[in-house]
Amino acid sequence: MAISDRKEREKEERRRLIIDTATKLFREHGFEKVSLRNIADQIEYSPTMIYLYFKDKNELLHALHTEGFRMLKQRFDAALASLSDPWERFKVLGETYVRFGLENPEYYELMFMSGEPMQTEMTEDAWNEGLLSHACLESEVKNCIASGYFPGHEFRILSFTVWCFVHGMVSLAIKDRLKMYEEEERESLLQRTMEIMMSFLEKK
Amino acid sequence: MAISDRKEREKEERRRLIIDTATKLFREHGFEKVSLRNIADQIEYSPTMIYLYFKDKNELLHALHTEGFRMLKQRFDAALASLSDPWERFKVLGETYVRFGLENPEYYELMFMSGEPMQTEMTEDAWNEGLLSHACLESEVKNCIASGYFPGHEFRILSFTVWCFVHGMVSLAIKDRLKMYEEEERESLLQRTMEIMMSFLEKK
DNA sequence: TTGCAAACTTAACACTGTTAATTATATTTG
DNA sequence: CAAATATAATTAACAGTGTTAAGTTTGCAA
Repeated sequence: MAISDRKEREKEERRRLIIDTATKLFREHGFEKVSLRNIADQIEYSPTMIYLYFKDKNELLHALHTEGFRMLKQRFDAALASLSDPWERFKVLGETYVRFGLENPEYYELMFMSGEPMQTEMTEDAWNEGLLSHACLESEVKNCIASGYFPGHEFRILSFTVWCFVHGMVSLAIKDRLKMYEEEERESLLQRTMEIMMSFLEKK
Repeated sequence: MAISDRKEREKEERRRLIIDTATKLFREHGFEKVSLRNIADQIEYSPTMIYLYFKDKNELLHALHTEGFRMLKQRFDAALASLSDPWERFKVLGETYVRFGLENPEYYELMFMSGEPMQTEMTEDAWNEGLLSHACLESEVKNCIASGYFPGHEFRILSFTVWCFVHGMVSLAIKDRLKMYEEEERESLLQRTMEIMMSFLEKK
């Protein structure tokens, strides 16, 4: 049945069109511009057409959410590809995470701060992309421990500790909570804070 | 002019009525239930009446925001009142912050994660309540340094470092990002992570 | 060619924040 | 006291949101 195959393919294509358009609006005009009607306008379909491809808006947002985690994982892989020293890899992983967050605030918000895409059915592989990035962190921490770093600490708790730290830094920054620091000072604040944190961790 | 005084007073009373009702809906049914029409229904006024007391919804949210910081500061003062040891005070401050966030997720979100109340005119004393809590943290860190803790570190950067950490922990928790950890395990994870962080800081 | 099923649209509902025009209520003035 | 005026609150409306149900068009199969 080549004919139903084609239909399947076309359906998948339109699904991608929706996601890509949403992504585009997302990147260009920020979170709030991603309304079903905006997307529909852009692709010249009726708003309700989207419901034939996504159960509701959350499910669409969840697709963007997944997209974001794919991007993050890609950055991780690219950054770590040429590095072998565990501590070096650990440090670069953290820096990559922070840079991704600061450079893609909309994605970061959707991935780690928004409540909406989380209340979709989180069964099956829906949450897998996220787990992959998390596993990435735990793996690097494990490597560090295997090389003598963080003596006497569990990799799971330690991973979570550094996640809390970098997430806190990124989310405060992108949500404009650094107004008590001078504007020009902020970048160096983030930089130096990162170094401080690393120095605390490095002490054995 | 006692008559215009009374008017002033009544106006202030109605302003408070709006804030209190918003707070109530906020606490009872969460963030999303705070719509101008919901508030208006509750106090049996028309929705547009609110605009006579607040420029727009952001300004109202900002009032709740301020309310939240007042609550937090109060908790800080209550928790620290009987403590004198700098390190003890520092630890309790952190624990109080985390507990406040976990117990008042709606307030915490508004105060530290939401973008809306921040885009009001942040001149004058509008942002003061927030600064007060921040100053509280910096003051305790300063005290620790004065007592020999954190040798060789600036209080500003160190304060920010621990803020990042606790904020990251709270915000990940209340935004349901701990699904990769077993449900029963989560509370002890937060507890132990807090301890780990403190132990890292304590090492001189 | 008719029947059917999939794809899509139109219309509507119940919300949201917000503005302009209008009415009712007080207070001040002639 | 009566008329003019300022204040307070309301109604109606606009433009936007997500979502559902009903209707329409389209293309494939019997």
